[in-house]
Amino acid sequence: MPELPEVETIVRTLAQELPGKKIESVSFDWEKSYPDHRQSKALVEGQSILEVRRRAKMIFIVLSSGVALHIHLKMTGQLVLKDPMQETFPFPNKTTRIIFELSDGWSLFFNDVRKFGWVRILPLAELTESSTFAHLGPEPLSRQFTTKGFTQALKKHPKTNIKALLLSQKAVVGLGNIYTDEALFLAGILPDRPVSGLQPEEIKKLFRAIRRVLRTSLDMGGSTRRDYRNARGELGHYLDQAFVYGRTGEPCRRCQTPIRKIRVAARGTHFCPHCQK
DNA sequence: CACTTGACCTGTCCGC
DNA sequence: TGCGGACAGGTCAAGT
Repeated sequence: MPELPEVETIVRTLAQELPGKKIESVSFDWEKSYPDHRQSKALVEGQSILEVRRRAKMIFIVLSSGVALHIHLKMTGQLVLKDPMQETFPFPNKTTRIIFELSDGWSLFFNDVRKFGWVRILPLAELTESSTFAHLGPEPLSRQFTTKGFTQALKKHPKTNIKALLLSQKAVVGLGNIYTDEALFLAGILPDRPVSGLQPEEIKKLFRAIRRVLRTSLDMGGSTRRDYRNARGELGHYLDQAFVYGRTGEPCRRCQTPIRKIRVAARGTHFCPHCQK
C-alpha cells in the first residue's frame, strides 16, 4: 500500500480541503469496504468535517457527530477528491468502492482494486484513548522517535530479522516493503540480519536512514508502483531515483554491482550485495 | 511465547 | 493467443 509518505501526502491535501465541508450522502458497492454502514448512517450523513489526521498508515476524518472515519488503504486503496470545477475527471471508475458526496458539489472517492482497504467508524473517545493503538511504535518523523527508544524496541525482538521487524510496525511505524528496502540500503545493512547481531553504530545509521528516506520520498510525492495516486489523482515520483526497490539486475547507484532480489519475511526484497553487510 | 504462513482480492506479467 | 502460476505497496488470524 501506500506507506507513510503516500498516506501523509494524501492527508495534507485532505486536511487543507475538507474541514468545513459537510458529508451530504454516502454510497458504496462493496460492503466490506464500508463495514459499519448500517450503524453509522446518521453519524456520517449530514455531518461536518472538523479535522483530518494520520497515525501510522491510517487516516482519520473527524466528524461533528463525535466519530471519525477510520481509513486504511492497504495495498491499492486511493482517496481522491473531486472539486466541482473539474469537468473531466477519471473517477469514479470500476474500482470505486465508496462515494462521499460533499457540500458545494465536491466528491471524495475511495477506490481500491484489491478490496483489502476499508473505511470504518471510530468513536472519538477511542481515537484519543492511548490504548487503542498501543501496539504501534512511534511516528518516525516525530520527536517520539529516538535512537535510544529505537534501540530498546529492537532489543525486545532479538531473533527476528531486521526487515521483518521494520515491517511489523512495532519499533517504528510507517515503513512498508519499499522504504524498508531503501532504508536498509542507506544504512548498509543486509535485510535478513537478525536484530541481535546489529551493532550500536548500525542501529544509529538505520535510525537516520529511516528518517532520511521518508523525508526524501515526501518531497517527491511518494512512490507510485502502479496504483498509488494522491488526493488530487497525481502520481508519486520517489521510485524514479530509488536505490534498490524495483531495480533488480540494474547497477547499484553507489558501486555499480547489480541489485539482487531475494525473499525475506515472505516479501520480495531488494539489496546491493556489495554495499550492504 | 516468538515467529512464520495463509487469507483477504484483482490484475498483470511471464513462461510454456 | 491462451492458460496457469507467481507476484504485487498491508495486516491480521491461525498455525508451528
